[in-house]
Amino acid sequence: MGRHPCCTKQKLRKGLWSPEEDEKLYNHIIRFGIGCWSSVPKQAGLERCGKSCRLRWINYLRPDLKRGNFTQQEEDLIISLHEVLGNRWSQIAAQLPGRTDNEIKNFWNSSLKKKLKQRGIDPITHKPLSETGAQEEKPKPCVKPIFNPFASFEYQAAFNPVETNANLFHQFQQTYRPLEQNEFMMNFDNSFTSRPNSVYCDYGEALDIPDSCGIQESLNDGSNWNCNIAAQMSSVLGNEVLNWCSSEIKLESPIRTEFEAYKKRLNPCPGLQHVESSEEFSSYLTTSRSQDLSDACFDISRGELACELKGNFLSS
DNA sequence: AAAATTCACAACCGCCGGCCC
DNA sequence: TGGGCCGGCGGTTGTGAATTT
Repeated sequence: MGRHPCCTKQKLRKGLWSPEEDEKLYNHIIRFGIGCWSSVPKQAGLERCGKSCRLRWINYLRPDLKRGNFTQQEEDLIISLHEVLGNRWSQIAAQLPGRTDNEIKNFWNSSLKKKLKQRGIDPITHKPLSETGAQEEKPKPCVKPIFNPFASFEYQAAFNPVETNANLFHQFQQTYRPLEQNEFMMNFDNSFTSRPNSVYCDYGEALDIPDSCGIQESLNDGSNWNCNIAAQMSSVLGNEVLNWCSSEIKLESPIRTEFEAYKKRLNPCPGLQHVESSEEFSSYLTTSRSQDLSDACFDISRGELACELKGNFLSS
């Protein structure tokens, strides 16, 4: 097994990414999609190794990332999944759309581990510390009541995916909610119409995003690139809120069936696709730690991007 | 107010398995 | 079949912000 040539090269940049680098990488991926990561730096004009580019895209620039704090539901889900899967962060991340394995790993190491210890639970075995023989940390006095994630799982000998996915289902209910009055949907001809009433649209049924666009290939968390691309688009295009569907969101079958039924109930218009609020992407742009990816950073113009999307995603 | 410490998280490192030639 | 390349993954480190002393 040879080492990555990129790792042995000396002149490549390391450390935090600058806004300029982000811009280059972002624009490159948006324009050309993801092909061979090792060739991305050269093509995008970056002095980084392909691996670094891949990581930056997956963990930070990807438009379908959910930003902000973990919700209580996500927290519970991570703890439950960790009990079953251990440190298999990528598999855990696959159950949390919009979250990366790195993000979950960091959250676990910096926060959840501590929380569990304070509750007298061994974060490795998920058993009471008294049982495992480990030193139990004295719980600090807390002002806020502590939510016990195990309350609903204690009775289960093993992890129950149906039960856990109920949380996810709730999230999807939120995602697949009917559009609000001031929201817009995108028509097949790329025009926009506001929503007079709660009609669902579902591009996911009509559009089969081809693998050849290359973008989905690198996503290891099962989430769909097109899921929030519209949110990202709307950020670029203005304030129009586009809702897109991720028709391939991976759900365990029991919940998927329920989800499909739910979708059907809400979707009398199967040729059109649900739209997601742009809030998440907007907030991620503004809460970026190492940089502020304002819309102005990126040179994809409104018309250009619409064209890109038409070309890349509408062709099959 | 400044220094020290803690925390959160972005990024890197190195191993592994799959694929291709 | 074996070597080289690549992407995926989990562990670890580095860095800047926040908090404490």
